[in-house]
Amino acid sequence: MKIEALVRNDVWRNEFRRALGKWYRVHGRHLPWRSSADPYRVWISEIMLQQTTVAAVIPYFERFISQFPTVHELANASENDVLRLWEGLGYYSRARNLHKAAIQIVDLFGGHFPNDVRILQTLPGIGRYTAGAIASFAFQLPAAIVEANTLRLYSRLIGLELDPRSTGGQKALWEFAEWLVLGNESISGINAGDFNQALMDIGSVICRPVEPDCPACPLSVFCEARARNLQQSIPLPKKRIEISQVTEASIALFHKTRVLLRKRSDAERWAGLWDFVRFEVNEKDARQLSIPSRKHVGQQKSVSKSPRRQSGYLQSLLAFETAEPYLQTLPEAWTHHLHSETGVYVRNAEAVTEIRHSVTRFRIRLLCFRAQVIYPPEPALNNYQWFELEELFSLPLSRTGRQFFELLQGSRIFASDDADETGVSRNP
DNA sequence: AAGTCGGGGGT
DNA sequence: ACCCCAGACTT
Repeated sequence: MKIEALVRNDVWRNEFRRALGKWYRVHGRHLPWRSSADPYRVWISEIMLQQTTVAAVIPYFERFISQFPTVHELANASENDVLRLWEGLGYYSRARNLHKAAIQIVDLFGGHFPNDVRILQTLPGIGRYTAGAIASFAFQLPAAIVEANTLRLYSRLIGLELDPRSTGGQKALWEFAEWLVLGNESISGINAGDFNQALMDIGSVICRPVEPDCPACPLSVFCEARARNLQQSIPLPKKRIEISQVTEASIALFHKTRVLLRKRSDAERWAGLWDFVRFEVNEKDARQLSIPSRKHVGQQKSVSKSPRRQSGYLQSLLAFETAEPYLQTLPEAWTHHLHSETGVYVRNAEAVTEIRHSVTRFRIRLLCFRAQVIYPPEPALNNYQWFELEELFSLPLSRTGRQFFELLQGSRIFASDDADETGVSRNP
């Protein structure tokens, strides 16, 4: 049935609602943020869940709520502390917008959440989906939602052959979603919030991207894709993006016991997070250096998957502490960059490790070094700042920054090297 | 309409 | 390798 015909078919809609409500009462998922309709908790969970899997969010949600139980604690927190709790979850602008929105909710709305989708969308980080989610989950208003799960489910239900991410596809999906949720309560037996949750659960558990479990689906008789056996080809896949290889260097500069960090600006990746000196390098310079690779250290292949690749970590630490030839002369281009960027000259550069990681469309080889500052001792160029190493426990770092820091913690070679001009002293 | 922004997990 | 994930925001 075409969507134009569908949105006028009240009989279809009522039967659909009954089937969905019946299924949800038995099969609905139990998730931490579903135990309460507190708009604050709904909001936190929805922001965390943007482009992030349920399993990844759960521990972050628990920690965040216990640290900031209400919007007031969040509004009064520092951005650093908010980002520190967000560290590892990614898309850090979410955390910064969350903090800004908390301040607005306190200042503009007296700490009370607006219960209107239009007003909700004026808050930073809240778009059409999140506004609908808060309105329906927290206030039981008949607001529509379209996100990853429902996008797939609705696309199949209406047999959408347009790209569901295109303007036209989005229009059709939102129109269908609005029609579906409007005035449903007395028929499905569940409120608008549970109604939307039920749709997401079906999308997540049954109407999966590949191999949807149509035989188990309470909505299969309502499904246009199923009727035409198109459930594998609807929705149209996203067009894949091209990956670029990049090589970067990250250098922990020490003066006595302190290390030099910079808070990354709004205009770059990891905005608001702190990082060591870091810059892109060319492949030719990188090839001349000998760097302990965490992947190739040691003989055993056994890398325990959980909880945090212990063997690989310990092995690289061991190799680092016992390695001799890792004292390096940095390429001239690097020392030049270091000086113009921070104002310092360095000595005793040592390769610490190589980290490989992916960020958005980049595949990055990160070469991590440590060096000592010889002149001048305390620069203050370009937003750089000196910290005791221990202070990094409470500063928000990127994932790779945290990994690097943990290696520096474990090695502590510079600890007693303050006035030693002859070279690196290694503690036995 | 297209690009940008993370990081983890699953296959 | 590749795909996916309770999207929002900028250009």
